[in-house]
Parts: sequence; C-alpha cells; structure tokens
Amino acid sequence: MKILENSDVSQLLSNINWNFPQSKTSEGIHSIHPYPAKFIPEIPRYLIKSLPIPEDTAILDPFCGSGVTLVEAQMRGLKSVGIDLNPIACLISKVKTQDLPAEFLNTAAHCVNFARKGFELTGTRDIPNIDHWFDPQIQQSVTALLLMVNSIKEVAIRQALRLALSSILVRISKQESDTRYAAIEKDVNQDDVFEFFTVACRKIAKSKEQSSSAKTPVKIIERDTLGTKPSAIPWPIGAVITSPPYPNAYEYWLYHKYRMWWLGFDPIAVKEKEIGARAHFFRKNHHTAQNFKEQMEGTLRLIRSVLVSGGYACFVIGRSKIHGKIVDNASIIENVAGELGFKKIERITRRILASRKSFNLSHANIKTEEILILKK
DNA sequence: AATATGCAACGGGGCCACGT
DNA sequence: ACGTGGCCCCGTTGCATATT
Repeated sequence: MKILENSDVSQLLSNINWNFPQSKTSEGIHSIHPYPAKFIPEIPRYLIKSLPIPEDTAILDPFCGSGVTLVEAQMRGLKSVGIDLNPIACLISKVKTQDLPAEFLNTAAHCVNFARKGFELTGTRDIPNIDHWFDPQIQQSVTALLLMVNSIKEVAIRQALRLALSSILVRISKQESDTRYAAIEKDVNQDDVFEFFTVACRKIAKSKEQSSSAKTPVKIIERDTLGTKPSAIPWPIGAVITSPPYPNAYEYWLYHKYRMWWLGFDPIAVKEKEIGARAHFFRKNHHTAQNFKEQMEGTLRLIRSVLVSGGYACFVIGRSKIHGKIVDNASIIENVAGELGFKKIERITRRILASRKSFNLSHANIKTEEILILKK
C-alpha cells in the first residue's frame, strides 16, 4: 500500500465538493424511520473512501443516531461500532444493519390480524399524560399491536416490527408533527393504525431487500458515550466518523418521548444524560459552552484510547446558539483535540442546502457546517 | 421556587393556483 | 410552459402554565 503523507490526505479531502446538492435521505434504507438531523450518507461515504484507514480496523461512531455511518461502513465491508444513548436510535441502527428474515411480512400480517380482533385488553401501559397525546381508541389499537409484536420470538423480526410501530406513532398521535410538540386534532382512526403499520413494515422489507446483506459485523452499544469504557469497543478502531449533538439544539429525547414510553424505555433517564438537550440550558445553573467542551474532551479521550496510532477522527458539526450567543462547536472540538495530542489534518466548511427540510435555516444561523478531520 | 411540559408566534421558503 | 403572488408548512425559540 502506498504511504500517504498528511499533506496528500489533506489535498485529497479538499479536492472533494462536500456540498452534495443531489443527496436524498427521503428514500431507501435511511427513510424507514424519522430521525432529526441525519447526516447525509455521502459524508461518511467519501470520508471512508478518501482516508487511508489502517487495515484490519473498524469504524466507530460514538453518536451513531440512526446509523448512517454504520450502514456506509458495512457497505464497504468494514466492521463498525455505534454508541448511542437513545434506545430508538439504537433500534433504528440495528434494523438497518442486520438481516431481516424472509417471514417478516407474514409475521407482520399475523400481528395485524390478531390485533384487529380487538381482544379484551388487561390495562394499557402506564404512560404519563397519555390521553393528552393519544385518542383512547388509538391507544387500544397500539396496545393490541404492541402485545402481538412483543410476543414474537425471533429477535430480528421483533425489532423490525417494533421499529415499524415506532415509525408511525407520531402520525397516529395528536402531536402536530415530529418536530412540533403541541397537541392538535387529527383525523386518524383505528384502521389507520393497522394500515400505517402495514405500510411501514412493507417499506422496511423493501429497503432491506434492496440493501446488501449484513455480512460485515456491526456492534451497537446502547449507553451514553461518556459512560462507555474503551473495553466495550470490541475491535481496534481505524477511523471515527461522527456528528455529535449540538448544545441547546435538538432534543432527541423529546422527539422520541412517546416512542420510548410505548416501547418500554425511559425517556426521562435519556433526557438527563443527553448532551445538548435544551432542558440543560433553561435552568438556574444552566449548561454553557464549557460543559460542551468537557463532554467533547471525554469523548475524545475514549476515541484516543480505542483508535490505532495513525487512525482518523472526523467530526461533522455546526454552530449553536446559547442564550443569544453563537458558539463555534467545531473550534471547541479542534482546540480540545489539540490539547489531547490529535493532529488536525483538515477543516472543511460545507454549505447546508436551504432546501433541506430537516433544518429550518431561517432562525438557526446554521447555514454551513464544519467537517473536522483529526489524526492520532 | 424551580423545573418540567406544552403552546404558538415568527418568518423563510416551498408549493399551488392562476394568469398569460 | 412559465412567471408570480400569496398561502401555508414547519423548524426554531421564547414564554405561559403545570407540576413538584
């Protein structure tokens, strides 16, 4: 293998147009479940393609979210490790990267048939304020469906069914939209629950059919990155590709709150540990850029101990606004990384297209984001 | 008193109806 | 087919109300 100097790598990276105006995540495997601020697959794809990643190493994403990096690594036959605190994120990542047995759709139909019968249910789930967000009729259908889905023995099928149910929960709730947290009246009935669920299952089956088989192993660790020990990472890491959460920006726990309640997870515990959650920025001793610096330092320490010498760490991150002040998150990471002995290879500014609907750019002050490439 | 939860104003830009 | 005006969608964010 040809030895590449740091300057060659830097040159290679800066010759790529990172704006990727044609990119779509609205179709294919990444559309099986909504997730905010997914990064476009082209970013990890081109990083994996361009970087001289040491042989026999794996890719790590310490904030894997919906698993875009993991899917890209798997497509190229590279082992990967994803860490995420959010159980919904982990479920999405798992379903995307593991094989789906052929009887999935039959099982789904079986669940729907039974749940439709409307058998007598013994007590619904104890979910706070459930009546505010879900019509009682809808609650009954979801409960019935969930009872069936959770009884499925085959793990991969059960997880895909749970994901399908999760994906439709906001639509069948009174929550205005995935990102607007207010109750409105909607025209949804019990039949719709089963109909939407069936469609969601078909979408998963179709996307899985079209994606390559999951031969290359992917390990997903469901816990907070800062609480993860290096020993939990099973393989030496050759490159880290991640987009960390921004302080005072999106609240993933809130976005997925009722999904977590229904699936039996605890959103409140997730909120407490979620980096960047707004809840931490509207209290008396609220978080500041300093907290973010410490959180990134912890992350980089973990990265440093699992990354092989000569391995790369890539961060995709924009700015955020804390009480009116713009915080340059990329510079915070760059500085901490420098203190920890990482070498900066390149820092690229990429334009976020205005047409990208997952962000409203009018208020965000985030019209660009940074790709920071470091080397150990 | 302080935090948790939910609401809705703001406003850019997408999109649709309508005219040429 | 193309241009345009305006309605409406929806991410963001400050704040009101509920809860502890």
